[in-house]
Amino acid sequence: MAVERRTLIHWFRKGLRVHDNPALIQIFNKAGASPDKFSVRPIFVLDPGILDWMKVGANRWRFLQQSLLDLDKNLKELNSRLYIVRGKPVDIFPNLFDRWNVELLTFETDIEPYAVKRDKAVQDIAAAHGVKVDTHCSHTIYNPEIVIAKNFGRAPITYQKFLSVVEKLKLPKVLDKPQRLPNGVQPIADELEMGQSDVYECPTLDQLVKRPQELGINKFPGGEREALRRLDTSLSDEHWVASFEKPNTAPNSLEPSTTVLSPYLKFGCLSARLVHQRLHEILKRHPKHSKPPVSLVGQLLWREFYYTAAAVEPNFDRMLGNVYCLQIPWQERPDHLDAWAHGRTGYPFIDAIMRQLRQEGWIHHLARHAVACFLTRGDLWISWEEGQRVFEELLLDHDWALNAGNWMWLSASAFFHQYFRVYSPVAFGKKTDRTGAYIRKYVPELAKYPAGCIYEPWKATLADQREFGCVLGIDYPHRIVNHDIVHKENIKRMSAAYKINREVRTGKQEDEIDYDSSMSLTTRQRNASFET
DNA sequence: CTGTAGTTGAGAAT
DNA sequence: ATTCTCAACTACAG
Repeated sequence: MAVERRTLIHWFRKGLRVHDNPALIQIFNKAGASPDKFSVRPIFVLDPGILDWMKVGANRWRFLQQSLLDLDKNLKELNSRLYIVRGKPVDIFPNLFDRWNVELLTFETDIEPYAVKRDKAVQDIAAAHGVKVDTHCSHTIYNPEIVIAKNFGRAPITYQKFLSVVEKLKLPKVLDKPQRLPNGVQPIADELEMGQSDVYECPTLDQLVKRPQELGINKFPGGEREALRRLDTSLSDEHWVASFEKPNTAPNSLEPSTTVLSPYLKFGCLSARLVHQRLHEILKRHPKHSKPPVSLVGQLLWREFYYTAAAVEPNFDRMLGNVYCLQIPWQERPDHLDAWAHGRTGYPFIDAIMRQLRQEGWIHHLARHAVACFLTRGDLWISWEEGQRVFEELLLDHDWALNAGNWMWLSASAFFHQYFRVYSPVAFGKKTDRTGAYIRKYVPELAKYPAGCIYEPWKATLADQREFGCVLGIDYPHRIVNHDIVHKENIKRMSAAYKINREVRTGKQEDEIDYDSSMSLTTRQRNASFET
């Protein structure tokens, strides 16, 4: 009787692709070289418990479900398949290691604090079971650890500094997909006996989506296939690629003015390293091309910038105890927060963006700027953490490091400090959509308002409102704040908060600091408890 | 210490 | 389309 094969596991988490996947290639190569000795098992661990508590909206679950289905298909073309293992990683791995006779586990590293903790626990379990573990950094172009080491142990906190560090680093080699396995899928004895051949199937949509009524249109389907198709389409116009400058793209065009590769990069359906290589090839042919931070390469490097900063701060998604983050006395306004989150602020441009987000799961980067500024330092004076939570639920491309980093940026809590530059919820959108077509699409109750007042419906007389079929206070809300007034007050509040933070940082005596002009007592006390 | 730059402000003046 | 003013931030280079 033949000796039972030993199993090599690749654990997919992010990185839901077969191209440029070093941890996957490792086990394929090892098994391909000795097919009689090894079985390959690519797994994805699905914890049914997280469906109840994780802040993931229906559109995001659908994207994941489609990505898993596509990954299974791509693995089948390589004579393998995807095994979905249901349970918590710390519960299922001891079992798998024993039953599958596992020799090696590989996975892609992840800097998110919960992932770091989870991976450490699994590595300990593997060690206890005599299973070797190999990890690879392939979610980002540069390894955050190396960038930090080259910057003398600290993450760069300006983009220019970050650029100067990574420009000296070697680029990783981009890998093709693995060779087909010679033997195909190997059943394991105990599964055949137990008749459980279907327990590892991909989840169906209704297994993941608990509230299907929240599903919007499926404008950006998940999966590696779609990601690579979208990449090809985006790069097909080389002049567009070479001259791309983010600030010159419209936040409110009816079709995206940018690539929308972000959801695919987030899940790793698309390799950032591959995108970078493809861009580089194109730019070589176009000597006069745009450059970071505004170019397409620059966009990839922003992602790297935030990943690097987040990698060394477990509190990156919070104000308190976060080394990068300014302490600002935000206020709680659940009614305003709810109006913002559901597109009912009474500012048509803001509401259109928030409704597009809820329906489609993606909005332009500058649209994110407009609504983030509005929620925080611009108008509502609500904590960026609240906005972060809403984006986490709704954005297909939600990525822990990028979301937190950008919220800190927009709220002038970190990385960006020119808090007196405030986006106008009226003027900003007009620059790229004078007629308000975008508002008409996403806030249809205002569709009959003329261009002259669609950004400011409160300027229409009651008679006009009736004529346009949308009366404020009945068919569409009154604006919840007056931007012209509150944004000036908020600049003063920011100025006071910066002053306090400066004094705390430079070690001014506690009793000399005039907290009351800026910071509430509760915020001060919470800060104090963190500093000790 | 000083000067300057900083992915993407608004509004007015030229 | 570019340039200035508004009021004034931080990080970094020199």
